[in-house]
Amino acid sequence: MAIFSKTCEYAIRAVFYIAHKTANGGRVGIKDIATGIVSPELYLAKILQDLSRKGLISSYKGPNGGFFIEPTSLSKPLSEIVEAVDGDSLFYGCALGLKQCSEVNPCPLHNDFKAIRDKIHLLLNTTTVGEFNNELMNGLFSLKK
Amino acid sequence: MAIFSKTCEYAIRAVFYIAHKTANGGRVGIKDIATGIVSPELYLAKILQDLSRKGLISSYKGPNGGFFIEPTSLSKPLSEIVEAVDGDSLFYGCALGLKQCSEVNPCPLHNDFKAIRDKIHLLLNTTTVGEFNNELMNGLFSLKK
DNA sequence: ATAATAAAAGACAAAAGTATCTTCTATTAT
DNA sequence: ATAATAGAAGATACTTTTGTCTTTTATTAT
Repeated sequence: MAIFSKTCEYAIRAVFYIAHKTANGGRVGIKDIATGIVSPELYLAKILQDLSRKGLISSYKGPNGGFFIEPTSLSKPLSEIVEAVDGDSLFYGCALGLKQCSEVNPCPLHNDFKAIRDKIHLLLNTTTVGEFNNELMNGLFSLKK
Repeated sequence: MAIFSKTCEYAIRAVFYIAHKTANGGRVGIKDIATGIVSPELYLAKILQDLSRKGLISSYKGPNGGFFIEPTSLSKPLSEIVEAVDGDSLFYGCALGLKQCSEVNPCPLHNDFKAIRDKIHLLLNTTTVGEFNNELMNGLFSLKK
């Protein structure tokens, strides 16, 4: 099992792609994004529509339309993308899937995994959508399979 | 998304259950285990058969048969259970699902997630199958939903 | 207005994960 | 030997995730 669902992997990669492509204005079409991150175009379209509906990215219809990210949205934390797609069980759920697991009724792994979850949460809370734009433009980071 | 698959959650909980029930000898039947951890009996049976085939737990047929864990196996790390069921992508895979992601061709999250993965790996490597037996026998930890 | 471009939406399909059912085989107390 | 108990195994079914197809709607350059 991976940390994120495939849907979430596509979502994060697409958001990074859109961010660095439209940081200086303009829009980027779905075909461009799908090629840029190597993902199934029509499936990705659904994911981006969902993120757009939730206000995490923006879109513009018509000729020269496409997706983009508002400059102010570049500072949003990645945790919002993850939570929108995969929910918050990665941040708050019990590792052993126990609904009743808590401080007063812990599973054996409760304390150790709480520490891990907190680290993941902190990392995604402090990583922003636009923070890798320079490296992505310079080709220092990869978004392709 | 949870950290482990449902199959893996059942596996870990069952192994903990078997461990503390058979630490002083004896065997525990599938019905007992399924009730004890609240899981679908027939599905759990398949999971335990698989773990048994892989030598992570032991079983004994016939009347008074059932599953048990060799005393020497109580010190095995939990990572072996996880790896047997969910594979090793939690320990080594790229957070964004990129096959080519590596030190020389990193995804934007590569370094930060490597640290997280290492923490998870270390935790599961240093947590043993039998390490919660006392607390489980005293009811200090829960394995039920 | 029209044509071109692009997103939105709903239906559908394939694959993987989760769960169940039935039958068979092995073991052992009696 | 037989009955009881328990694991092994194969087939089947349900659910969720992942992916595709087709049609519709919105926008704007011309």
